[in-house]
Formats: sequence, structure tokens, C-alpha cells
Amino acid sequence: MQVATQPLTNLFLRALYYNVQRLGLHIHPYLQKTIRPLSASQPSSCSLVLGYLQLLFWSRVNDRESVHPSALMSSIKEWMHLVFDPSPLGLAIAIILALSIPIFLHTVVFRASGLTTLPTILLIGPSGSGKTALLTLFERENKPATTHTSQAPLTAECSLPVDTVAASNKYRSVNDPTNQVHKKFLLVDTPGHGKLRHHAFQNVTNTSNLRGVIFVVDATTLGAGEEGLREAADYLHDLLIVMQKLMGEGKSSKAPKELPILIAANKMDLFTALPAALVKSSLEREITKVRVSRSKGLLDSGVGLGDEQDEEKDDWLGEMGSEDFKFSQMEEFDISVEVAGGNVLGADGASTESWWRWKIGALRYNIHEAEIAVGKIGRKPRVAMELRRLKMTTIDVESLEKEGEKKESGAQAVSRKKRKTRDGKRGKIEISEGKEVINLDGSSTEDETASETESEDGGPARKKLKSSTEPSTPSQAKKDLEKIRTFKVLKVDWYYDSVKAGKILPMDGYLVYEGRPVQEPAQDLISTNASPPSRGSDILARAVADAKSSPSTAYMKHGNARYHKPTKSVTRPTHLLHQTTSEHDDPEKFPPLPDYLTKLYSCERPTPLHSPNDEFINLLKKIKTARQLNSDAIGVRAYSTLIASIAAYPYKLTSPTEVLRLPGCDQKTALLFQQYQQTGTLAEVTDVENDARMKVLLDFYNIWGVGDHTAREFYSRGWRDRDDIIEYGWERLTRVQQIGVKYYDEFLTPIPAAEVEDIGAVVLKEANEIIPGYQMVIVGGHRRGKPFSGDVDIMLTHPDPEATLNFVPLITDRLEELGWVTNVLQHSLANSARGQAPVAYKSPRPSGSGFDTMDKALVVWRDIRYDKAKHEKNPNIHRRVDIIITPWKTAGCGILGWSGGTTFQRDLRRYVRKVKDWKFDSSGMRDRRDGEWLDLEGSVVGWGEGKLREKEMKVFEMCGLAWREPWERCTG
DNA sequence: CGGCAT
DNA sequence: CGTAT
DNA sequence: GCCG
Repeated sequence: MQVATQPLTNLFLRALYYNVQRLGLHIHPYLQKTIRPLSASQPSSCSLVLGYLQLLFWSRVNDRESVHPSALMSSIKEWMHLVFDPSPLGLAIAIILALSIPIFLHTVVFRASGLTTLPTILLIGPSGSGKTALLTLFERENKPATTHTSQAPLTAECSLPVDTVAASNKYRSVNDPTNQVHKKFLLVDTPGHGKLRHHAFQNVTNTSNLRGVIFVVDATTLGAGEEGLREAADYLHDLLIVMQKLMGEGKSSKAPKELPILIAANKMDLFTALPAALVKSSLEREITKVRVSRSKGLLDSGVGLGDEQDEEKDDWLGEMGSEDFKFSQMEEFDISVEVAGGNVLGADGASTESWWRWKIGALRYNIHEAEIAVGKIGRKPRVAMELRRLKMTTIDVESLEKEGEKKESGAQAVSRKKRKTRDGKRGKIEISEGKEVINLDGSSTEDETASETESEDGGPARKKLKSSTEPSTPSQAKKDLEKIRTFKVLKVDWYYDSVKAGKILPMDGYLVYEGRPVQEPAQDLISTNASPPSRGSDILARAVADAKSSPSTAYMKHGNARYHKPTKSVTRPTHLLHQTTSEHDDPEKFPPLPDYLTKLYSCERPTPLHSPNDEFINLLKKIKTARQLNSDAIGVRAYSTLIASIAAYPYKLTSPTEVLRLPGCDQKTALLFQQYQQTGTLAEVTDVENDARMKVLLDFYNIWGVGDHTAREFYSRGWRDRDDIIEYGWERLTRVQQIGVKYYDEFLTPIPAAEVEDIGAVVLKEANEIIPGYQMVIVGGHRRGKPFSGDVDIMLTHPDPEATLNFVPLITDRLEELGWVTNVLQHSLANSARGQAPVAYKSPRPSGSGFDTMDKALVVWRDIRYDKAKHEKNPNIHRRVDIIITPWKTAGCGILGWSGGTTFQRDLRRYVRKVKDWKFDSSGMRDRRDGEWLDLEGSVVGWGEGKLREKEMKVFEMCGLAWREPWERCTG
């Protein structure tokens, strides 16, 4: 073999590739991206093989299985040499390997499914751009034919050399097994003439297994104002519309998952040609024009005959409401646009190289056509998770069988909840002397991997999955299944052992998971024979859930994200309010609207803890939460406002028109009320509650330390319950999130008012042990009169400003030492940013005067008192406690800022901004014009009993607000 | 159509 | 981006 | 989603 000039890597790759080939395998190229930096110069096969190599390397380093195919051993040795050889190349490779190892733990090798149709690429473009020449080039690899104007679509079966570089003979060796490897595909040329364009468009919509479109333009005719530019843009616009529509249909079986388009700027060799970047921008500019005139219907007749004319009118290319068209707007429809220059007739091979590369990308295998995946995954839930991440929806064959059996025998499905006992986790949360230590280092990874390999689900135990569930139970469902191809996940060992045996071994012992790919429009099929979410780790249920609730892809197709609203009401309410003049709807008959309810800001009106309309309000709160989880912050704002408004209404609502009178409520709110009145519930709430995704998001969102963003992030990783988080993501959680997960249930347990007061008393006592003279107010929900609280908010203040300075660490340390506080989640310096002292928030503060005060600590609390005779360990549950320290001079502001409901707080801030041009927060009030601190409560002197309440009242007064008792600030 | 608490 | 009200 |  010719070794001298070849890097060892290459040799090894080819050896490996040969083995892969012998087994009829293809490497899954979604790995390609990660490897590109290494193999950019040899795009195709080598990078694929490299992807596999990383797996070998990984298992070598982690040497857990001692199985190594002897056929590969020598190569591996060579490879290892290279890696440990301090050559720059070896080093670079080693680094890349190390970085990408986790990615390769999953699916790696795929066998191509028996596709009935070859992957197809369409060639489209105006006449004279050189399409046919390009076709011929690709077909023959080298010599473009001379031009002729094509009349009908021309199809050529082409072979893509797996290694493009091979064409230029750079790395080719005589014995190279990759020489013979070609991937076949169809290249369809379409006529360029305007009158024949419908052929091209029909091809886009009708071609099965369409992988991409190449739009060829003549770069010499694209100068500004030239007719060629206009024509090309025109054509491209219509083409993109067709593609957009196709992709927009989304779920239809025909639409590909993604549809890349290459704009091949031809004839770049001529000096009159526009550079590729310019081609792109001028096409974008021209398409913007086309788009505008199309939407006005002006150019309707200009384009072509027939089909597109009638339906075209209401179509808009790209992002709705966008001023300028950009190719990037097509991403939303999974259409990636790439512009690359080249030259069909060029002598040098590089002239069309970028086109080649694009084509290989478009033709790469994707998991959806795979039949077998091999990976280092031993357990089914993990497989399910990885598949979710790859958006590969399958139905577990095992669970389908169970369904079938159930139907026949009426036997119960043995719901053996297959969650692994979470022993692996114990290493992470250690309990020592009643004080929990969250172990943050990665030391437990080892166990996890180990427990993964030895898990009960993996290995031969799985053997009886399908083949051995013998014909004695000839369920029809099962028989149907046999006919449909399934997607199998096997342990890598199958590959190793196969190579060793020199033949493809039966998969029985290696099968980790077998599933039936879900054909997209098969939803009804699923929902009829499946009971969605009952079984926790049931892949079937998850597949169903996923199929049903994929709002992200479904809605996002149209318009921009801002208008993405999950308003998929099943029972669609009438869109206009019926104005039947029954006595209930007669505005005259409504109870008089209290004058405070004409007020726009919720801080201007009393809002009691309970309202006659609590039931309706609770439904609205659920919609609000749904808005939050769907990243619609503005929707949250809107619902907060209207909830606060309704909560302040002292009468039971009787009609939708009555709702319209309330501030923050409008048509939409009235309709919601109407629906509530008629059905006793709200369709959107029902939808949300039945939505598996929303359930999961809510569960995550309820973890302390996890907000809506992170909840969605967890979901997108494929996690579906807290166990998934613990199993797959524990090391990546922040410390407080780990605590949040650990005490999930305890933190959600309501705290009775008496316990709240008890905790307050303990904190006050200990504060006074440090510095006597402290005063304490329990703020938060408890102060508003809630019989149960979610957490405890203790505000401490002291007449002496020196006492409150830097007090938070003192008190938390003491409480921690005494054992009341088990964890400090967060020490906050929020107030210190502006300081205890009056200081302009705009101008940089003068240094030196006590700005290092920590004003609050968020801690985990547990009562240390328990009956030691009865219990060995402390049985009390963990509580969330906030300890807030405020200097005396702003204590009124502090208490006010910590006592109102969220909406009350917002509206208070909005109010002082609008009415006074002030800026309020719990550390005080400032003037927005000059940033000066305003002393609102200085007129209250002394520090005796009742002074704090007086100070708070003073703040209301100075703001021009009527006093509201804390229990009148329950805005929700 | 911009703004929406700090 | 999380927390607090 | 409502207000100015």
C-alpha cells in the first residue's frame, strides 16, 4: 500500500470504512458537522468514518468492554500512536476527539433503509444559466457538455463519489476500497424558459425524497437594474413560495424534513460576474421588490401561465410583516439558502467544489431513513430520550404488543414501572449530621456509567422481545407490525462481534430498543389504541404525547414568534359578543361599579384575598402560567392585569358585558367569561391541562431555581420528568437547582400561618441575640392574610443604621450554625448597589460609605425541634425562608415593597412613574429626573410600637395613594 | 403601534 | 436568567 | 392583551 505520502489517519479510516462497508453499513452523518473542522478538505466518507472512529476511541479509553475486533486492532494501534505522538495533527485530533466524545455516545452507525426512490436534487434556473451543463458535469464528473435549450425535464441518475477529493486524485491510493463506493441519486433538470416553469414547480411538489434544489443563475447578468436580475429574482421568488408552501404543509407525508436550496452563481470565471456575496444581497433586494409588487397583485400576469396564478395572491414569502426579504427568513420553514459561486466550464476542479460540498450535505443520510442505530446505550429510557432529541418519533414495539395482548385476553397490562432505582444518585447528595451537602464534583460520573452498563434492561435479557414471543398469541396488531419496518437500536457490541465473526450476527442479544417509526399523519391511529400518559416511562405514551403536542414546530411555521399563541380551542367560541338584551345583560341592572374600579393601577384599589369570582380567576391564572411556559411574557402581563382587576370586583359576575367594564378587560376577557359561564371551564385551560408537554414544563418550572426558560431547555434535551433531570443532567444543574430538585415536594408543601409566625419568632430572637433592638415584620403572602404560604418572608430592621449594615451574613451564619438553616441559596447585595445611604442611582456613587450591605438571604429552613425519643432523624420538612434586612430610614418602603402581590408591586411602580416620575423599589424611592433619593418617611420619628406601620402609611401618602391594608393588596 | 416594574 | 414582591 |  502506498503509505509514504498518506497520513496514517487516512489509512486507518479506509481500513475502518472497509469493514463498515462489508457489513453493509453506513455511518450516520449527522455527526458530520462536529467533525468538519478536521476533515473539511475531505468532506465525504472520511468524515463519516471519523464519526465512527470517535466511538472506538472512546470505548478504548474508557476500556470497559474488552472486546475489540481483531480486524481493527492493528489500525487502532496505529491510530493510538498517532494520537499520542506529539505531532500537531495528532494533538489536534486528540483534542477534537475529547471534545466531541459525549456526542458520540449515541447513535452512530446506520444501515440505509431500502429506499424505494433515490434521493433527488432538482436543478432549476432561468434559461441560459447553465443548468444542463451543470447536470452533465455532475453526471460525468468532469466534462460539461455544450449547451442546448432543454424542452422537457431531464433526469439523470448520478453517482456521487463518496470522496469528492478522490476526483482530483489527491489522496487516492490504488488499493483504496473507497474507490468503488458511490452513492446514487437523481438529478432532475428542469426547463428554464418562463413558459415551462410550472414543470419545475410541479417537480418540487411532486418529487418524493426530494433532498434539495439547486437554483442556477448566470452571475454575469445580475448587475443592478439588469433584466437578468429581475428575471432571476422573479423566478426565485416563485420557487421559494412553492417550497415554503410545501414545507408549510409540514406534517404532510410528502414534505421533507428540511429542504436546502443552493443558489449556484455560475460563470464566475468571467470578470463581469458578481461575487457570490453580492449575488446574494442583490437577489434579496430584488426579491423584496418582487414580494411587494406580488402582494399588490400588480405583477400577477407577468410570470407564467396557469396554476400559480389563482392561489398565489395571499401568499407572502418569508417573514410576515418584515420590511426586507432576507434568505435567512426561510429558515423558519426549514429551508436553508446557500449562495455559492462556481463555474461549470472552469478548468480547475476547485471552481465547483463548493457546489459539490453542498450537494453532499443535501444527500447525507438522516436518522429518519435509518433502520438500525448502534450506540453505547444500554437502557431503553435513554434510547427514548435520544430519539426524542433527534425528533425521531417511534412507537415502542413492545408496548404495542402489550396493547394487542390486552385487547385479546383482557388481561391487565403488567405495569411494571421500569424506573431504575436511583442508587446512582445517592452518591451525589450526601447527608452528614443532618446537614445536606450537595456534591458538585463530577466524581459520580463513573458510577453512573457503570450502572448504565450493568442495567437490567440491556443485554441478553431483552432477547425475548419479539422473536420469542412465539406465535401462540397471534394478535392481529402484532401481525400487522411484522410487516412494517422497524427502527432498532443495538448495542455497539453487535458491530464489534459481527466484525470479529466476519458476518452479520443475529441482533437478538443486542437489541436495546425496537420501535415503529411514526408516519406523520398517523395520529388518530395512535390515539385510538393508546392511553396517553399513565405509565411514567412508557415510550408509547411519550411518543403519543410528542406527536400531539408539538406546538413549537406546528405554529411557528407561520408568522414570527411574537404571534405564536397556542389558541387552539376545541370548542371555538363565537367571536363577537352576543348582545342579547336579557335582564342580565342590561348594563342598568349591574351593581354600581365602585369608583376604585375605574382606577387603572391595582395599587389604587383594595383587592381582597378572596373574591366571589375566584373560580374564574383560578382558570385565568392557569392561562397565565401557560403563557409563561410558552415564553409569552406580554401575555403574562396582560393576564396579570385582568386578573387583578377581576379580583378587585366585589360582586359575582353575571354577564360578559359586565366584565367589559373592568379595567384591563376587553372583548377577549368577556369571551372567556362567557365561555366560563356556559361551560364552567375554559377550553384553553382544558387543552393545556391535557397537554403532556405543558405538564412536563410545569413540573420543571416548579423546581426552585428553574424558570420558564430553563424548563423549556430541559424539555428540549428530551427530559420528561425530574428523574430524567437527575439521571442525565444532574451534573449540569446549578447548585440551587439541585437543592430545588431535592426538596421539590417539600418546597411545594404549603406552610400554615402558625408555622410562619413561629419561624419569624425564631429569626427575631436570634437576631436580637446578635444585636439587641431588632424589630421584625413578617411580610409576603402571610402579611396579606394567607392561611398558608409558599415561603416565609421575614423582614428585620433596626433603628441603628450601623446594626443593619452587613447584618445578613451574621444572621444566616448563626442560624446555619444552630441548624435552623440547612442551605443558603443566595446572599443578595441588591440594595447595596445603591447603598443604604441616599445616593443617586444614575451617577456613580461616592465610595466609602457602607455600600456592602447584603440586604437579603434566601435560605432553606428546617425546624430543629423534634421528639428525639420518637425519631432518629429530624422529621421536619424543609421550608423556603427569605430573610430581608432593611435600614430603618427606608423600612416603610421595604415593608411596602415586600407586602403586595406581584401585580400590586408592578402597578405601584408604574403609578409612581407616571404620576410622580419617581422610581420605586423596596430600598426606597428616587426621582427619575435627577436620580436623587427621596426621603418619604423621614417625618415619622421614633421607633416604638406601630412606627413601622406608620412609616409604610407615610409612603402611601407621599405617593398620593390611599392607604391599603396588606390584605387589600392581593392582586395575585 | 409602543409600552408593559424593579 | 434566576430570585423576590 | 390592553392602554394611551
